Amino acid sequence: MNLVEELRWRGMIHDIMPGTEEQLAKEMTAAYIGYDPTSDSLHIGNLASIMMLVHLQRAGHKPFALVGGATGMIGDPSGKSEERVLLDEPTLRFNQICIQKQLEKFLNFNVQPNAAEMVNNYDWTKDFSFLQFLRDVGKHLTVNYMMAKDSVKKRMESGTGISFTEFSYQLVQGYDFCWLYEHKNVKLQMGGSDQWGNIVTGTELIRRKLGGEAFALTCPLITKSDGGKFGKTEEGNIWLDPQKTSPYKFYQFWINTSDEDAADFIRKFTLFSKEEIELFTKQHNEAPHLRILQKTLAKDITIRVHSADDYNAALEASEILFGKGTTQTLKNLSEETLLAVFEGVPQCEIKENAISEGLNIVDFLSEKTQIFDSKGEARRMLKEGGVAINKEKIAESFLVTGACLLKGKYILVQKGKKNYFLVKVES
RNA sequence: GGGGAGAUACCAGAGCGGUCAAAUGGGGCAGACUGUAAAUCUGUUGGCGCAGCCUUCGGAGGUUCGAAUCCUCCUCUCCCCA
Repeated sequence: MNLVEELRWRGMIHDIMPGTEEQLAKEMTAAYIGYDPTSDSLHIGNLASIMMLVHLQRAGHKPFALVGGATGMIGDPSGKSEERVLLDEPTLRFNQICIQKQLEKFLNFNVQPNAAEMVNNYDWTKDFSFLQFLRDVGKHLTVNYMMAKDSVKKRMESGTGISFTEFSYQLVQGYDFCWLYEHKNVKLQMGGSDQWGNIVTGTELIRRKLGGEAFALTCPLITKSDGGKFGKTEEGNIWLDPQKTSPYKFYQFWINTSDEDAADFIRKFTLFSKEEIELFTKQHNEAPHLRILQKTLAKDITIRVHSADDYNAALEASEILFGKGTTQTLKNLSEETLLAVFEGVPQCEIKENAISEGLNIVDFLSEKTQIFDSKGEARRMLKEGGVAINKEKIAESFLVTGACLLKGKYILVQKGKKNYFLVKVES
């Protein structure tokens, strides 16, 4: 199966420039995707495009991961309704290093002849003078052309307008493609569908400036069946950085996807073959309560993004928290397991003397541990039966005492069905 | 430059002198049902010492026993004419 066919059945093609498939069939083709260092970690929204590079390499082509040290300094107007605040340079450089490290995990940099390469557009942009840029790059495209781009048009129509800086973004990105075409023989740029306009500016620039032919391929924006934004939870993005999103939370995110989404995500985010996925889907439909799709999906991604150990820990924690575990099994856990299992669970601390005489549950949940923002909220949820201590539902009259402690110093608080907190009691 | 409309809780959007902590819808959260799913139903959605009190309706003043509601000024947004 060739790359385009592969991506197509996975639902990962949104737009493809005519001739792209022929180019890929003709020879080993180098392609790139860019990542701007707008944050110190990639999030799962970036995962789809990373997978495109992975598929590319598996199909025998050569992937380039570009870190946007330069473009990140400008700000991409695509999909943004308002001008963005510029990040300062130390932050950008720091983010750039973090993102680079994360990208390295997914690609093979040693296989010949199509080893992956990492490039940074800052390298070929930093010494490019403004005047030179205007003469060498700006001259090839009309402002009319640039203004016709959706990303620009939208901002021109909105009240907020667009700065010259962000307006120029497509030129900088377009030039990247041009540079890579010229120096690295990169003939294809891929990315999310929101990047189509920028990518086409690149192919256009290559055509006019170098007389060359280059191609574009984008994948659709990942969506959820219920219309919600993919990859966001109440607490924010799901990050690839385990410091920002613990492997446990990461695993939980995938486990919680709906049936409909799981069938879609497993195609896009794992490397299972068509036959395997069809089998999983069949098994899932026969016994939906086993949630084979979610489990397979969560396992595969967690292992690939984090590690097998992280997966096992997340799985164990999940089984204790969501399985048939009772207060008794909790009490029987060794302190070591307890801590290991709850590593990814939010934790807070409380002084032992606060509970020695019995502490009102409302104060415990709000003032002392901040598990709830206010006492009113804590009371409300207690009334609704949404709070459990050590897996036992409790009422508003409950008193927190030494008898609640696991291993003499831990209390497991459950807010609603899925949110756990580990409270450490310090003497 | 002239004329008009508006700014209300997370969002949308009622309220137009007391009965307004503010209708309704969406979203969020929780409960039931389940499969840690979806759909559905129910409850809840400013704070607190919670049958009471405190702080909220763009900002600052004022009228009034009493204002989200009336007046003045300010800030911002939108629309129409030039």
